[in-house]
Amino acid sequence: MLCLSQGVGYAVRALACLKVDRFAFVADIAEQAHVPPAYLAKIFKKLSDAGIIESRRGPGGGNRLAMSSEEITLLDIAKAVDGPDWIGECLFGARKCEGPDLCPSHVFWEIECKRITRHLKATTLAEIIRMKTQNELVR
Amino acid sequence: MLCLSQGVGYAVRALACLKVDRFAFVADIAEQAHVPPAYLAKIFKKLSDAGIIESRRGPGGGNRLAMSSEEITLLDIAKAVDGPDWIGECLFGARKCEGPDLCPSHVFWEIECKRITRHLKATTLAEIIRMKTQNELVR
DNA sequence: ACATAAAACGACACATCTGTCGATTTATCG
DNA sequence: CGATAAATCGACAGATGTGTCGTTTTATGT
Repeated sequence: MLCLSQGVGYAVRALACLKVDRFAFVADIAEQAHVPPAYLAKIFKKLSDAGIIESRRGPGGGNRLAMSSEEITLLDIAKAVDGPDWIGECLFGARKCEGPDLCPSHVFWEIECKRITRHLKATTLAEIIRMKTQNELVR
Repeated sequence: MLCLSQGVGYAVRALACLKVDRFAFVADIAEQAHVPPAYLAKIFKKLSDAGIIESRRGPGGGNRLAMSSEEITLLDIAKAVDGPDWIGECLFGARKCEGPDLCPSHVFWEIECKRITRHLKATTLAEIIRMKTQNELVR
């Protein structure tokens, strides 16, 4: 299907519940973000490997943002969770699009990819958190 | 991954080898379009169900376009092969995007979906065939 | 009626994504 | 050192997309 993986959405929601200055448990974040706990643990491992969060084991451990939410973009999160091939080179699912020969939408998709990438790069976790708290205040 | 299924790409390539006035075998088209034959048979079934091609069994049978290539759009093909949910309602893989509450890219993705849909609707199979024959002439 | 030719069908295999579970490792604290 | 607490790891299970194979159905021509 034409979209990012479910895991990226989970990651964004979960990261929006994390802080820089406090370690939180996977289980607690999972509950707040409405994400399956055991699955979130796997996603947090990827985010940890990517340097987006810091995970610490043992008592007093947990997970926290490894940097300010202003510095974390949706693009960083998408890459960390879905890997380097998070966006298809070809709109039609081909691993390797052979230009105008095979793909009728090569130029179109190239421009689209840039647009989508630009959007994901321009949107930071901080903005997501602001939108979230704003929505909570309205209620 | 952020793209249509491989099957849609297969379908476009295969359809570009079909004619309105002549029945062709799955095996032959598969070879011309470089698509796994048994898999193409499944895709042709979907295209047949969608009324894009006409499949006839028995000797003298085969597959042909059910209408002019001018009338078949990439959108028709995508819908036929990937089903009604070919494009994700939410960029982040959620089945049901709950607006600004959860999804930070709701408005952005809504506009993108329209743009992509418009492109797929505007591009006909006839254009794909023209591009193909043009490329063959260059060689 | 019969042989033949084509798609249609069902079962299976493999990869990836999603999701769960129990055991293991690592760190802290008493 | 030992108990405890947290992430980490590995195995497994289900769904879907991709792909193969053998059999069945359907239509044609002799």
